[in-house]
Amino acid sequence: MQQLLTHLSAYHRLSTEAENALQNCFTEITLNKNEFLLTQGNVCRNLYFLEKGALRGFYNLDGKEITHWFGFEKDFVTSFHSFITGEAAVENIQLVESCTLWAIAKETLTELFNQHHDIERLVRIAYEKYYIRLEERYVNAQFKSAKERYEDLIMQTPHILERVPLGFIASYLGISQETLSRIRSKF
Amino acid sequence: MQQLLTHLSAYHRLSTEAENALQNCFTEITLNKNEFLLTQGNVCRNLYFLEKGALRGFYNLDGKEITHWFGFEKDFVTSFHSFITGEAAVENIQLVESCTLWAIAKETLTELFNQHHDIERLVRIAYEKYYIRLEERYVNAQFKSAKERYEDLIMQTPHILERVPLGFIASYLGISQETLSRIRSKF
DNA sequence: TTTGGTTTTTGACATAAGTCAAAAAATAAA
DNA sequence: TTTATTTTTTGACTTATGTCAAAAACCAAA
Repeated sequence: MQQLLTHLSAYHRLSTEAENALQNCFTEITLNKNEFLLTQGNVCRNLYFLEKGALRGFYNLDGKEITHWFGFEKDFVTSFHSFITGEAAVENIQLVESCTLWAIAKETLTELFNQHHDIERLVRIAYEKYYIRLEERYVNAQFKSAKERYEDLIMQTPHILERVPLGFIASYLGISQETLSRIRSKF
Repeated sequence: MQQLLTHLSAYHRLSTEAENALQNCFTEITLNKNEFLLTQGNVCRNLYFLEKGALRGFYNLDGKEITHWFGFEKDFVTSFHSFITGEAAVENIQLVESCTLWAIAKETLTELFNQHHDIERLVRIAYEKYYIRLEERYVNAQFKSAKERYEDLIMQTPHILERVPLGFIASYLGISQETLSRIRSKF
């Protein structure tokens, strides 16, 4: 819990009242490797803070699993589209390692927004951060070669290689596992 | 101005006081085709609402212009990375058609957030919408073929073809102009 | 250890998309 | 109109990446 509060304060410093209110609204969850936090077709009603562990978001296309994001320590995770719109998720969230998470329901968060302007501010600022992070990922995906995307990845998150199977990483980079293997052999 | 207020109310219904405060904070700007709203190396200190016209964001890479987004009527436009972080922009924003815009400075917006919780809520909700829109673009960029990306584009924004040169569209789709031409000939 | 299963790499070939150059078509200017 | 300029298309060839199949390496028990 303390890690969560510390991390939140990096986005925006909360009042003591807001911080206390927040504490009571998060529920601790622990799940084991390979378990699912969300499966496609269900509405994702929670936002999660990932305290420890690793997980991935993936969807099924032509019988293949497309991993399109990873979550690690200190990340907020959810199926954003489903969480925001209330529609059924097209993606699955599966644990790559056993995880400790803190969950908050969407209605609870909405209630907190109504009571504490500064919590809504914190989330607004968090969205800004996540937006520009995604924007960068988008530009990389669209305009860089497979090799460059791999190099960027290991620069930014070198630990990923020890924690995630290469097949997931290849999918995340938008390339086949064989191509990733060939890139690595020349690296 | 009325169009702006109407559009904003689609995100979140504001109180009369908040709406009045907002009105005084936007400045109208008109610019002609090919003029620049922002050039690389400068900090983008404004958020713009595009009332009429079309524009593009592009950056230079290996002597080529990479168009990575377009703005049309009712879009909020800025160099998000620069606007949010306060760092110099790596991108340029250039008009593809003559435009009518409404501008608000970042400090003014921050001041509005402090005075009106519901304006910050509106922006938080706008970020959510823009986030999931970008997420979809990301998945398309990474995991769909050039042909599929083109088909998706003309489904979603068919008017784009009459308003934007094909060279810009090819760049936006992450393909060469020749490849786009060939896709179109078989369409 | 040995066994069985999963993950990763390698090889041969297929396909999508890029590049460069030139032609054709569309637009703007005189 | 005619001419000049820009935009779009076409052709020939190259390169990056994908696919399928098999081999090799790695891991997790028994």
